[in-house]
Amino acid sequence: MPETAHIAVPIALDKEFDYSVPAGLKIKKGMRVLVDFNGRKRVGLVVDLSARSKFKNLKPVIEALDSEPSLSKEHMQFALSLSRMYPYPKAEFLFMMLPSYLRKAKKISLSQNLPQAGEKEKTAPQKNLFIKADSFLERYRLWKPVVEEKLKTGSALVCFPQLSYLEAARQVLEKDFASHLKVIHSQIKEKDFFNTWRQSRVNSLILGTRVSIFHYPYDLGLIVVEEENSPYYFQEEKPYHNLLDVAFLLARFKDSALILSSDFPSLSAYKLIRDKEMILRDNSSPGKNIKVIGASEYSKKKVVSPVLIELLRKNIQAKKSSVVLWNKKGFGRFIRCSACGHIFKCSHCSGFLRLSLKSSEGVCPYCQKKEALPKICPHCKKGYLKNSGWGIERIEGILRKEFPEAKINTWESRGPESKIILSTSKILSFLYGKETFDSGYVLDTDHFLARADYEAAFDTFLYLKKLCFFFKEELCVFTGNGQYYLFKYLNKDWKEFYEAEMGFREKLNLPPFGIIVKITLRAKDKNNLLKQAQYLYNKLEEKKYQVYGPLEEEPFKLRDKFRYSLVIKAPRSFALRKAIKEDLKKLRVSAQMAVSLK
DNA sequence: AGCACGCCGACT
DNA sequence: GTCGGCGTGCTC
Repeated sequence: MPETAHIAVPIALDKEFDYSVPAGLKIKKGMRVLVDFNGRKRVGLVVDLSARSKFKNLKPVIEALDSEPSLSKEHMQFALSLSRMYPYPKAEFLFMMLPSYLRKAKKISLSQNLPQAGEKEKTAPQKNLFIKADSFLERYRLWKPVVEEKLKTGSALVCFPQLSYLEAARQVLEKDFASHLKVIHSQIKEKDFFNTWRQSRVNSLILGTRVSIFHYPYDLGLIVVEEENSPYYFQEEKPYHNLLDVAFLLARFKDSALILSSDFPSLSAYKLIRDKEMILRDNSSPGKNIKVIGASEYSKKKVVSPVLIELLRKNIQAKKSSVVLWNKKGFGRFIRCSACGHIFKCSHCSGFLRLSLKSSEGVCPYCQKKEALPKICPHCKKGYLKNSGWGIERIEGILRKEFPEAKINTWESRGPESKIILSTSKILSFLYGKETFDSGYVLDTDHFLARADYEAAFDTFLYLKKLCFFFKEELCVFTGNGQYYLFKYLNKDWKEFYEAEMGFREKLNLPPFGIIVKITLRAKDKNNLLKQAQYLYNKLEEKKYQVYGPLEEEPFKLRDKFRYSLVIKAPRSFALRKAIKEDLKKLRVSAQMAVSLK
């Protein structure tokens, strides 16, 4: 007769706590219980039961919150594996698998019982598949038969990177799978989420965002990750994780088929394809050529260049539609004194204030705080304040003046009659294939490339290639760096760029070859923070890690706290990952373990 | 992660 | 004097 329950509580502690089980209280593994933890009532999860405990004076379990287990033994093993992969405790992952409704001390009665987790039949491990095709509709056509097949005996889960994308896809899938379809994402209200969760434990087709992977059905037979290359699959909050890591792990746990699907693979996925660990089914088209307009043809200083004006004029005359792409919202980007050139900064962050056209106040892009602005510059006491910098609305204004007769719209206000449409990269969150335009003009390619990290070139490649699908005639990109290696590969077979990128990543031991661990330190006192960052740098170097930094984070100051980061570069090894985790724990820092697959 | 305890500096 | 900052340690 078990008298001790080993209980996980949702705190950042890699530990379970023992509680005594009062006589008569029915408790099973996987049940939620109410316990007194450190003087407060908390929901805990029974991870194990035994006759005795190493500890004396155990507190008793207050009550059982479930009549049957909420989580299975498999969930426990899954959470354990996740906690080994990431520097976060098992308990945190376990609680992620519970709908938030069950993370609270809600008693669940017998009538609300879940369908029990039957042992899933063991099947042969399946080869993972990568489906490469231009549009969602085309890819869906390719993976739909697999979903149909799997629903005969079990469930399928399809993940989407963003809600807008999920909603668009749902409209398509509803026609084919109405009776099986369930939608899971974090915007759903707690009670509705719980109800959907209960109803989707078996024989369901779940469409979900990143969180849905933690709410997989018991009889899962297929995982599809749509738009596999999306950065949204990496959660930049605790517990940091990458959906692709989790999907691979889950597929192995469940012997499920795994399909990654997108227009272009991420580099991690490409490595798996190259290493023959995944099969590539390439149904993509060679794609149209992207026209590169270099510095010799337009002045770098001019955002709206004469070349662009001429191209747009030609399109208007031919009654064709053009999309002008500029990835910065609003009208201006900063506020500057007309006389001395002083730029107004947020008093809590290192960001430039932006002029709010509605309230004529300065707004910080990082903390969103508003600040009243003086009429005259307080520095030189002469100049007036000027709304400067290029946001997409300023470009819109210039084009309106240039083409008063043409119908010019923002992406939101576009219609079939629009001749010039101004858009940020949000055009990409709409399903390609439903709407196309004649020509596109990317004015800020250099801003994408200027990002000071190793992924800038690859991300820019994906951005331009994705954009390309929206245009029937041409996509033109303006750049002052026409010699940059990215442009050499833009119109060649996609694999050539991938191979070039892989070569340089391998040489420098960057992902997907090595792993990168980023540690961000924050404090109000800049000098003290720098000292601490340098101290940590030395400590890590003593432990023979390859460390870089301290580097200033962007923004350097956020909500009154300065931020420095250290980066550890290490070979892709499970043991090393664990060692880093342990060392960081000893040094009392929590880190972000970034980018990995498998 | 919270939260309590305890040691130092600054200030109604 | 004491209020409150945050370093340290503990949770069955």
